[in-house]
Amino acid sequence: MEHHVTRAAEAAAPTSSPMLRQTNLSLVLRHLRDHVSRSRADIAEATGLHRATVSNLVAELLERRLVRETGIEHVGAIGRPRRSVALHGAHVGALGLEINVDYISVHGSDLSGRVLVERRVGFDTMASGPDRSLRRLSRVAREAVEAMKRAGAVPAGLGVAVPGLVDVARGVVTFAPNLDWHDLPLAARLSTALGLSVPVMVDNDANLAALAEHTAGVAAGTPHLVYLTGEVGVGGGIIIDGKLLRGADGFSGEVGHLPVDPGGARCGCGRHGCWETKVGLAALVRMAMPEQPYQPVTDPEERATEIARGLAAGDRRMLAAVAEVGRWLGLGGSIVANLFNPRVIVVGGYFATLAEWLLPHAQAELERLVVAGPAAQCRFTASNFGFGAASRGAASMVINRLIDHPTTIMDPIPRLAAY
Amino acid sequence: MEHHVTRAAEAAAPTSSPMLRQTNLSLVLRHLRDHVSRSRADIAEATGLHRATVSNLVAELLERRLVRETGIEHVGAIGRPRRSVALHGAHVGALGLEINVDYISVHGSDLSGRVLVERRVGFDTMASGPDRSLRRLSRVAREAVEAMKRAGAVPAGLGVAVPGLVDVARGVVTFAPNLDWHDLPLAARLSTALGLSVPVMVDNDANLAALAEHTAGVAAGTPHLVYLTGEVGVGGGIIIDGKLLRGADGFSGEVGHLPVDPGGARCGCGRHGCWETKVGLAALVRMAMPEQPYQPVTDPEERATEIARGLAAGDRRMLAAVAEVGRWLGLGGSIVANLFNPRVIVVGGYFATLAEWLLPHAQAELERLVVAGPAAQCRFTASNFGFGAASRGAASMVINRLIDHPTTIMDPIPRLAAY
DNA sequence: CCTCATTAATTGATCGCCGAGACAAACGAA
DNA sequence: TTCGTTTGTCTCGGCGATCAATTAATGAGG
Repeated sequence: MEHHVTRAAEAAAPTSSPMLRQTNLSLVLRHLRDHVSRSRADIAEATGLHRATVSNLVAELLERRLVRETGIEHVGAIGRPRRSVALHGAHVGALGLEINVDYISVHGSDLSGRVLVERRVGFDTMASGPDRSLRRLSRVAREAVEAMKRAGAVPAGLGVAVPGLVDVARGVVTFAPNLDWHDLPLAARLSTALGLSVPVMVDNDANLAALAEHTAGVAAGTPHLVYLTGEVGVGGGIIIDGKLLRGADGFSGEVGHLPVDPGGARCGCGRHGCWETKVGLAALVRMAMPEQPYQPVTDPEERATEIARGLAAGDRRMLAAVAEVGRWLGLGGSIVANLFNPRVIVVGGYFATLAEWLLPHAQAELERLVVAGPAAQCRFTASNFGFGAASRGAASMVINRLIDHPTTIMDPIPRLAAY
Repeated sequence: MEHHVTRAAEAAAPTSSPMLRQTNLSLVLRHLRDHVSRSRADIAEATGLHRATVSNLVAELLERRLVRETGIEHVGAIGRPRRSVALHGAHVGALGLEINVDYISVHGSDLSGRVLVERRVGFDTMASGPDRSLRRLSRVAREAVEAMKRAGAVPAGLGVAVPGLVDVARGVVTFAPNLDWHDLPLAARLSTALGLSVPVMVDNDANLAALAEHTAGVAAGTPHLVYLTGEVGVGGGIIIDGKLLRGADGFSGEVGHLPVDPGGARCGCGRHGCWETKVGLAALVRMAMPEQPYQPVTDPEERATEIARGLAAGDRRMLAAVAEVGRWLGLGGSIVANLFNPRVIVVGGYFATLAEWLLPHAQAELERLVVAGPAAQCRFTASNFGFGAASRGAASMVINRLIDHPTTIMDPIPRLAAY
């Protein structure tokens, strides 16, 4: 069994004619992803390629069944009516998994974004240990693959989101404290367990959630954004110029333990005044409902909705607690905004659940602390993917790979004779 | 007079054959910049291009006089000896300027990095106002251009470093508090004043200092680095994947006013506990020599060397002050390291002057606070460009543009018949 | 001293891709 | 029905990279 562990992206600067071809195929695919359905002439104008070239490229994409003609547009305009094309690829799928502290989440879609599988199962990862967790994850993945095949789509890749430090190039989870995983070669083991001959890619959950928001979420198309996970811990995913920021060792976006209050309370990590101790779910629960201390096993989503009910009912102590957390959220957000200058900061997890009450305070504090002032337009926005953003982003990662390397992945060309 | 104000980088996705050609020319040039002198065969192997292709590309670069043959290497090895080529371009120059609070700095070099002009003149920018400052800047630039021409190099572009927020795409200084400049169209006005038909590029001083370190400094070749200016204020320049991070509005890297101590002293910006109030030169002077309060007009370099003398002599109060500043430097550095995960943090300005005493404390604090621990290898390093890093980076920016667009800039091909 | 093996660089042939312009197709307007 | 307009296809030429063969320049060995 050959392992298809994806190596580093290695920018693939087009040096030869075939590479140029691939770049242009990608260019057309990307345009179709971002604009749903356009005619060849539209694509030509938008990309700067010649009409003949676009026709040629689209023809190849049609043959590869990555694109389909959606019909003839009778808009009543003068001239020959345009024949629109759109992403097709109903036969190719992308599977995204997320394994987290207390659940495993799956998201499967085809190339055009149609959702084929969506599922979330409870699972106590830490208590199960790496081996049992891997078996469970494999089973969930296998079931999802079967379901996708039944829907007519064969997965072209598998993405996995993990809450921890990931060596993306080798597909190894270096350290995931909340899962108690150390140096686990997740990509290789999952690839073996599934027996699939498709690439397996692993990345940090916040990174992938950011990717999901960038691809299809509230910040779709925004080239500069930061995503913040809001659970017991707080993680960050950063997108710069439309690409994920990974840093020298793949450890970028570690916002949870930013020292925001050196004289503050002791954090679980041993340091003092970490941002998590101010804006983590445990901190909010401690302030908002001190009589009910936070239990690690509790589902964060459940706890968040409980607090939301209290807030809606006008509980003064809860409102004060949320205002306090909101201010700290804004302070941390200002750090991020001053360093990265993103257009939006998308907040997920419990931040999204309580956005209505949290974000006004956070936004005000952010604007007070951003150096560039109103010139740097940065706003907090709540994700509406809820707790499923990471698995969605894992699927997006697969689709991106497909779009960036349409030939390498879809070779050999499906023979039309078979139909 | 046509204004050559450089627009946004616009990634130049190579879509056509000429673009492919340009990409490969750049590829060869970049390799020669990074490896001084290699044979065609070496270049072919390193770039993955075919030997014949490299020969062809090198031939064109020779004709354009961007490259020269350095001679035949008789290394005693078997086989035909290699004929090395290296960057030449002695006839093309790059001019970098920096205008700061109390000086104007110039750095002129040719394509191969040979320094042709290096100069620093005192100038009180704030007191002079924008118009007189521009006239002074133009005169310095004009003199430098003349000096370069005498040395046989015609500037192919002009880069300007400014301590403030810069709209890079339009070449406008949005806001430079320390110069009291607002919305000044620096590129256009300088272009007019000089009457040169070459591009004028403007960027933030910390950005360009970072670029200088990345191109030729202590962090040469490191694709992920952060530069910190150490003066009265503290600025940051960030390089990700070998490229400058500019953010959505060009306001990234604003580290000076990171809120590191919400309960701390009031900063000049009106907020409390900004990083500058902990590690700015004024803060150090206040702690190290309280009987001699910091004067804004004093040359920072002079003050720094004064303190260095005291430290070398073992002044206990100064040592304690530097230790305190070093710890805060490490704390702020950990924020940067946790978010960007750079390989090195290069410190300039007075941080570099006092590196010997500052950095050990900073490094220890950094390592204590970085989440990824030893897995994320990030170390503080002192710049050895001193206070001239930004102008050097401005020149690098011009050279980078030349290397990235060898045809567009050097057209038409210099006729050999003219010699 | 001459030949051979070895590595470097060039030359000519070939293939692949994009771009230009002619051409066919499919409409609305008059 | 004819004309103008827009869309898409087709063919050809140009350009650029690869490939194979050739020339160039050396050291090793008999």
